[in-house]
Amino acid sequence: MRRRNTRQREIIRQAAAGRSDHPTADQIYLELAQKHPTISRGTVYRNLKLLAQSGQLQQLNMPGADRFDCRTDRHAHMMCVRCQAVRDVDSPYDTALDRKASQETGYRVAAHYVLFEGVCPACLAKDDNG
Amino acid sequence: MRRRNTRQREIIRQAAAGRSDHPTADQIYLELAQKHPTISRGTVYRNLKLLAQSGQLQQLNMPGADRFDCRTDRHAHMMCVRCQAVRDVDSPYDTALDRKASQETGYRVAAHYVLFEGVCPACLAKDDNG
DNA sequence: ATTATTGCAAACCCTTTGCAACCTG
DNA sequence: CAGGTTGCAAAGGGTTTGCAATAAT
Repeated sequence: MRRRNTRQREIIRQAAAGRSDHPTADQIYLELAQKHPTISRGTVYRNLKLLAQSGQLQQLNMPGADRFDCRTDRHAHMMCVRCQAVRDVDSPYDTALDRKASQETGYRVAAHYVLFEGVCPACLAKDDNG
Repeated sequence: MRRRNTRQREIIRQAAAGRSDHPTADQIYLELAQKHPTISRGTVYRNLKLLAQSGQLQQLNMPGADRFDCRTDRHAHMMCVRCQAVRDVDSPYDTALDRKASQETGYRVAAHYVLFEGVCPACLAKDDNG
């Protein structure tokens, strides 16, 4: 099936590429719905998934909802357990871990994902004020 | 709110404690439903969450559905992308990672989670036969 | 023309929740 | 016998999907 370059797909690609705050599919939909009132949720979900499958985005499984990351290199993430903000963490990807896990388990390991959980500076600040 | 020891809670606790295959809440429900036809999904979901909150189980966010782990120490996990089987991986928990991530981001880091993805031996074997 | 893609709404899966009846301490 | 807990069913949030209409090649 050769893919077509639809207006919607391009709009969605740009919206995702333009955000480094790891939005959910719904957040991207809501952003787009303002300028493009006829775009549908289904189209946004479908295209984000396609873009992730074709390697133009990274889809991250996270508590609550999947996030989309304009960075496609392997890196860790940090989620705030209070406000759900997600940011990148630049701890280097350790391929040795994959090899060790493969030896230990017999699985053919494709990759591993590291998710930190904590409280972001903004939410920490609210503690002081509240 | 002081907790009560109900028959259902004890049954659910035992079922979860007796499985090291990281079942979902629904899988535990289905197992229990055979011997205890009147137990309800809501009760199973409620109690698994309570048991996790009280530290008797670990609740793991994974693609598809949350898993429950009778081991409560920090350790990594491996999921088969074909059959969704989950097993433990004994790569040691690296607290230095948390410290580094905290320094880099300013978050107060609580923990991190490592999930490996790959193909399990059983599914690899199917490749040979198919 | 051909057929991938859209918009819409319904359906799906996992999980939570409101409530009356029911237990536990 | 107070109030935490259950079973039930409905609702919730995130996501997928069937289908007729539409638009890209």
